[in-house]
Amino acid sequence: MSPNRPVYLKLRDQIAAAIMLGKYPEGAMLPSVRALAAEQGANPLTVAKAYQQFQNDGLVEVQRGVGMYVVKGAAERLRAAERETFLQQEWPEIRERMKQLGLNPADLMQRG
Amino acid sequence: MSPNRPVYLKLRDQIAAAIMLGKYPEGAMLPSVRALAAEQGANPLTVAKAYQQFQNDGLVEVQRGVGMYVVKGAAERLRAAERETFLQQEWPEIRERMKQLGLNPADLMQRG
DNA sequence: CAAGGTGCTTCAGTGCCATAATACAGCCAC
DNA sequence: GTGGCTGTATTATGGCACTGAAGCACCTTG
Repeated sequence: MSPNRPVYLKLRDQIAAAIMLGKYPEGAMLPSVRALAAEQGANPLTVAKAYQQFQNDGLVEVQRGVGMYVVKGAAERLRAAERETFLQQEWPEIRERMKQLGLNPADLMQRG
Repeated sequence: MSPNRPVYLKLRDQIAAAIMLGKYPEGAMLPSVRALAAEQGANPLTVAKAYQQFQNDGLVEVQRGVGMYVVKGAAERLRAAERETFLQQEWPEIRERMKQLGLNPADLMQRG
């Protein structure tokens, strides 16, 4: 289904999770493009593509020649946006799918 | 996320749903590759690729030169397989995602 | 055999993704 | 200024998945 998710999207999710978890607090500098690329065994361009998403959303501030910094309130805004996406798009599909399979959310709550 | 889902997978899901809903009962002949392609505005090859999945799982029987027929018990096996996939793979990921977002299944049950 | 329907195979084209090698532009510590 | 670190732009290349078009192989019907 989505095992062949593009690398730049995986990185994007990974970074987003790290920001929301406070691994990169407000004002903190994100790993440089080259550093993260080396660490993840990816291409610097691919990492830049992942970072690009956050710039567009104004979640990170770019100081050219210095680095990229987490903007104030980024974690909260990220979490809010992700929630919105989940509730508006993913959850309805999940409900529909469960309905089609004859599954009930109540049953699943009991388990894991 | 999944708006750019490949056509052959969409068709596969669509056909699977039709089988489970009894639109194509056991022993019934599925629409021919060309017919379904024309109806859906897709390429015959793309439709064949969708049908291929069902052959591999032994859910349809191919009579070369004649057509493809729904195997006995296909609907039940399909439903069971889909449930298994959902519970084993999708649901854990969903739970993890909700946990990360601070959402609770109980809250969502109240709504839609 | 001939005709028309089936599924299936093959070759080509397209677009996205990822990588690579450079080079450029800005900032800071020395 | 120099060196070294930042992000960014350019160009080229290879791989992969998806789609498209034509033709082949098979079966039924007449």
